Formats: sequence, C-alpha cells, structure tokens
Amino acid sequence: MANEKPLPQGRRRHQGVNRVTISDVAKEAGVAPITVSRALNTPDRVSAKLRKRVDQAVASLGYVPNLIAGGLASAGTRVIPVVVPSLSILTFIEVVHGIQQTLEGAGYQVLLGSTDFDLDREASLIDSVMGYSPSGVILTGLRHHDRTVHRLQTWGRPVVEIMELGTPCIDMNVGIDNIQAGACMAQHLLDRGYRRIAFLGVGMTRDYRAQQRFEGHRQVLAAAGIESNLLFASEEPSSYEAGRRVFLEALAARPDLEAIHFANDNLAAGALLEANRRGIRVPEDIAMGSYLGLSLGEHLTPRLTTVSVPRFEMGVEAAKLLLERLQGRTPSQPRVDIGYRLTVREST
Amino acid sequence: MANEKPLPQGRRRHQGVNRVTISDVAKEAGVAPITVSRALNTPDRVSAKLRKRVDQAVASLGYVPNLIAGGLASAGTRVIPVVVPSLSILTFIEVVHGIQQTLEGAGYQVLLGSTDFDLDREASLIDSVMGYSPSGVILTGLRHHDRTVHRLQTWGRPVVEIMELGTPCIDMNVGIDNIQAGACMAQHLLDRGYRRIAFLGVGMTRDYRAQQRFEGHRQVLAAAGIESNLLFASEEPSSYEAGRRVFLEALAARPDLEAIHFANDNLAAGALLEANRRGIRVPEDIAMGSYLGLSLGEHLTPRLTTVSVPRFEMGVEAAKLLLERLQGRTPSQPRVDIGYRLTVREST
DNA sequence: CTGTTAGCGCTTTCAA
DNA sequence: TTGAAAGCGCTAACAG
Repeated sequence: MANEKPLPQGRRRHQGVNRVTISDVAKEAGVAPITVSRALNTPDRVSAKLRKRVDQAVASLGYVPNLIAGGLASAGTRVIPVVVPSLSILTFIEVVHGIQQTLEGAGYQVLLGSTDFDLDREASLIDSVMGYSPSGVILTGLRHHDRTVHRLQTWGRPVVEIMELGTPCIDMNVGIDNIQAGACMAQHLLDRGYRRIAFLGVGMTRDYRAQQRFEGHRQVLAAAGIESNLLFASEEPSSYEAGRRVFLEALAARPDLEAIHFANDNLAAGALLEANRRGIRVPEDIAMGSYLGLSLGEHLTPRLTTVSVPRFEMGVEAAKLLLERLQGRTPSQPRVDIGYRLTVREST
Repeated sequence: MANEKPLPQGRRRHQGVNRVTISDVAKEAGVAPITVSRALNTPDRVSAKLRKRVDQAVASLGYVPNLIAGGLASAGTRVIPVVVPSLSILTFIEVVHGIQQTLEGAGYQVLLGSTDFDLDREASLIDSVMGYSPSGVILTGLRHHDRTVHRLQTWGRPVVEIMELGTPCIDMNVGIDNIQAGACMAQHLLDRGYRRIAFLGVGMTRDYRAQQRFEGHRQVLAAAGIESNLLFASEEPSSYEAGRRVFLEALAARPDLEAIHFANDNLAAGALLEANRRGIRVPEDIAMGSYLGLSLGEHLTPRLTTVSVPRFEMGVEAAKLLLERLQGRTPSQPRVDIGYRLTVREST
C-alpha cells in the first residue's frame, strides 16, 4: 500500500509553477474537474447549484485558468495573431487598434507581428505563430507566399485579409479598392481643372497598395489624354520629412506643376508644412491631395483634401467577421468593402 | 494481442489538428522524440550527426513545433504580454514598436493588451494573460492594483515597468522622471523670460504621468515666486483638436498669457496650427513648449520647442533588459533612466 | 447533468 | 550523448 501513490513525495515531478489548478477548484467545490471546466466555459451545461459552488471556489482560491493547457487539450487558444507590415506606420496602428479593442472585448488576445513588407518574413512569422494554435489569423494584403496561402487555406480556421479588397482571398476579406481610391483623387484634381499633375510617393516598391493607387491615378489621367505624371520613388518609408523632400525635388524638376497627388497624408503634410514655411501658397501656387484621412489634415492651413479611409472601423469590421466565425456563425458577407470618402477641403 | 493497442482504430481520439508532430520527425530521423526536442532547443547537447539528421527530417516534413505543448510542458511559452494604457496614443505605439522589434528578433512574440488607463482593467488583463504562461511581462507605469503587484512579484519571472522611473518597482524599470521633465520645460520658459505661464493638459486624471510633469512645472514656478498657472483638465484624450480648443479657451480666459506649457506635443501641435491659421504669432504673441519630441514638431512653423523622450529606444531598452534575464544573465542595472532632452527650437 | 478516462505534443526527470 | 517514462493542466469523448 505504500506504493499506491507513485508520486515522488515532498516535491512535484515537473517544476510546475505552483499555481491553483482546476483540480484544486474541483476539490474545493466537491465536484469533478470537468465540471469546473464546464461551469467556466459552457455554464449552460451545468446546474445552477453546482455552477454557483464552482464560482465560489474559483473566487476563494483565486483560480486563473491555464490557457496553455486548455489550448493544448482543445487545440485552440484564444489568441489571434495580427500580422502587419509595419508598426511605424500610423495606418496599421489604427487598424490594429480597432482589431484589438474588438477582440479583447470578446475575450481574445492579439499577438502582434510585423513583416517589414517582406513576404518571406511574413511566411516564417505565420509559421511560427501557428505554433500557438491560434483561434484565427488576421493578416495584411492579398499577396502572400504560396506556402502561407496554402497553410492557411487548409487550416480550417477563420482568416481575414485586410487593407486591400479583391480576389482570390484565403477566407475573408475587409478592405478597399486601392486602384479606385487613386482614381478618385486623380479625377478630383482633374475636375478642379488641374492638368499638370504629379504623383509623389516613397517606398512604393514595398508598398504595392500605394502602387495600385498610382495605377488608378495613371489610368484616369491617361483617359484624359494626360501623360505627364512623375513618380518619385525613393525607398525610404513615408514620413513628414520624406514628403518635404520629394515636394521640393518635384518643384525643382517641374516648376510648372499645378497639383500634386501624394501617396499618403504623411507625405502631403510634410510638403504642406514646408509650403507654409516657404510662403508657397496652396492651392494657388500648387494644389495638394492625398490619401488616408489623418486627423492632422483637418488642422493644417489650408486643410488637406484627401481620400479618407476608416482605418479603425476596418479593424473593427475584420475582428467582427472573425468573431462571427469563431462563434460558429457564417458571415453573410465574407468580403467587406469598407469604402473610402473623398474629403474635399481647402488644399485643392 | 489484439488488445495491445487500445487506440480507437481509424480515427484519433482527440480532434488533434493533424499536424506533423515531434514524433513524426523522430520516426523519420530514427531517433527518440526527446532527441528531436534537444536538437531543436539545445543543439549543443546533441551530436552533430544526429542534429543533421533531425534537421533534415524537420525540413522534409515541414515540422513546426507546437509551442502550446512546449509551453505546457516547460511552463513557459515565448510570449511576452505588453500592457499599455492606450493604442491610440502615439507614444505607446512607438514604445511597443521598439519592444516588438527587439523581442521578435530574439524569437519572442508580443501579446498586446490595453487598459484604457484603468488599473482594474489592467489587473484583470494581467490575470488572464498570465494564463498563457508568458516568459515575462512588460507593463506601463509604476502604479498598479495591489493584486497585480503581488502576483507579478511572487511570479519569479522578469517584469519590466516602463515610461516612468521610480521606486519601488516590481522587478525592473525603464523610463524617465516625469517631474524633472516638467520642471525642465518650466525652467526653460522662465529662462526665456516668460512669467505669465499656463500649463495645459487634458485627460490628466487618468494620465498621472502628465500630472507629475505638471507638478514639476508647478514647483519650478513656485520657487520663482510665480503662482499664476492654469490647468485645463477636461477628461477627453489628447488630440490636435483638444489642443486647439484648450488653447483658445486659455487665450480667452487669460489674454495676458505669455507662454503655454502643453502636456504633450499633440496638444501643442493642435494649438500651434490654430495659431498659424489665426495669424497669432508664436512665440511673439505667445510662446509654446511641450513634451514628447514627435517628429511633427520639427515641421511646424515655428518649430516646436519640446522635451524629447526617446520612445522607441525606451522600448528597445525594456526588451533588452527582459531578454538578458530570459537568457539567464543578471542585468547590471535593473533600473534604466532613458533620459530626456530639452530641444529648444523656435516656438519659445 | 455529471463523472471517468484518455490523451493534446512537448519537455522534465531520471537512468544508462 | 541518448533514451524511457511521467506528467504539465486541461478538455473531448464516452458513459451513466
């Protein structure tokens, strides 16, 4: 009978961090561990009486579920990896914010990853993050490494691709049509009567969505018989400073320019502030339009005309789509066009 | 002999997502699972020959470790929860960026949480996130719920508190002295000869670090025999718009004001842009100084005088401290003053 | 509605 | 340097 319990006495076999476990709670409540599990995860399946006893035991012991153990057993942690190209670009931050707020409210945690616009990095990040048995995945854009697409597609859990709208997508998709957005601003500039128009962007080899906006811009101008459009494309990331510099370069190269279509508000703001400083009048001397809808744009003088995208809402929408599937429902629309709005202000 | 293998035939008992496991790799390489584990985690402890065979098997099967299982067994996932008050405040984003970049490079993943400046929310977030058996934790500020402090203190794993410097801290600490930072700008304004000075901030009940800066400001002015300082304190979050509004309110209430000390660059930028629009000359009509060192400040006219804090670097430093402990070393200095710099530009 | 049993995939401990 | 055995803490499956 001495051998009945083969547990080494006096210490635990594994160096388990001596936390309160589900068994402790079960003992305290006088039920089986599985009942505690059910009382916590599917309260409906437990009688009110036991549920209450369990709740009390949980409270009195300060039990906190080990989500890792639960995740291993059920092959699904409540973790959602969110993979974006960069954390230094405000756009992505705002989207992540919307995602995070929505998911956290539903009891899911965001695991943050950034790829630096590199699809190989994205692939290996997805690989490693899949090791956490996530409940779903949110990633940026529709272009990925073949391996990533395949792995995610055969995975069988919800996946949302954000920022960009199109086909094919892995599973679900929330974003906007960048070509249209670019065309929209180009058309606006044309409507305003500008003809000598340049498109200015930086880092566009990496950010193909900006290229798409340029493509939309180009098409509209071409249709109007206008060929003259520059495209500054240094490889630095967007910033006020980059905007300032490409603006000055463009001005020097094309003194006759009437309007500039910036790839995003950061560049436009940098340029506009430089124009302020130099006494260059906007839009009289040169008009400026761009893309994003940063709040800064409303506070500049002149106020910045831009194509606004609801970034926070895009994140919320992506998270909602994911949650719907996580809760076993099927979203009526697995593809959400979050839309954009031409916000005409004073700079054009 | 028919009963030798009690496995239900034809299907798995648990709905294991049929991924490649360490056993598959072991079989392929002709070794025991534990050897695969060692070859992957502590390559030094495996002979070169076996290590190579394992690597090949891993590659040919496309094995990706299940970090959840590993985490359960070893009571430590490579996850680092990072808890900040808000994701809509650029400061925290930049710190998170520094953390994320540094940790990801070392093979750790950031689990993002936000508390909305609420210590109760922080406490429950920490609780739930501890369920992931994280390898360490980074959280904001030195003030926490007692339960949080206790839990983290007895936890035995690295914890870094960021943004703010002081005692006591739970484990390690990277930040700046906010009182000093506030005093620094106040002193600068005094040195410039301004006497009728207001401190303007919003949402300061929640952001006690801004209060600390105000306290530093107040002390310096008091020492100079100056009592007159306002403190606008609506409960909204900081934004350009809020800055614009409190600026106008302050001007209306105190037309004789010579200088304004803003709680942060966002407010100051909103105010400065409004001054631009109204033709109010800065610093001739009114001087402006603030706190943060956002890049926007360099592009305004006049360029914004501010107390700059290296936010990205603060994140990097916090992550480095954590990693050092994670790698078994003891940081020489568990408390890092990341410092600030008075950046005198044109607005004062 | 509740309990028993058997793992989830990995790593720790212990032994060779 | 390698392996066998024993769980980490939880939940799916299968009775009762």
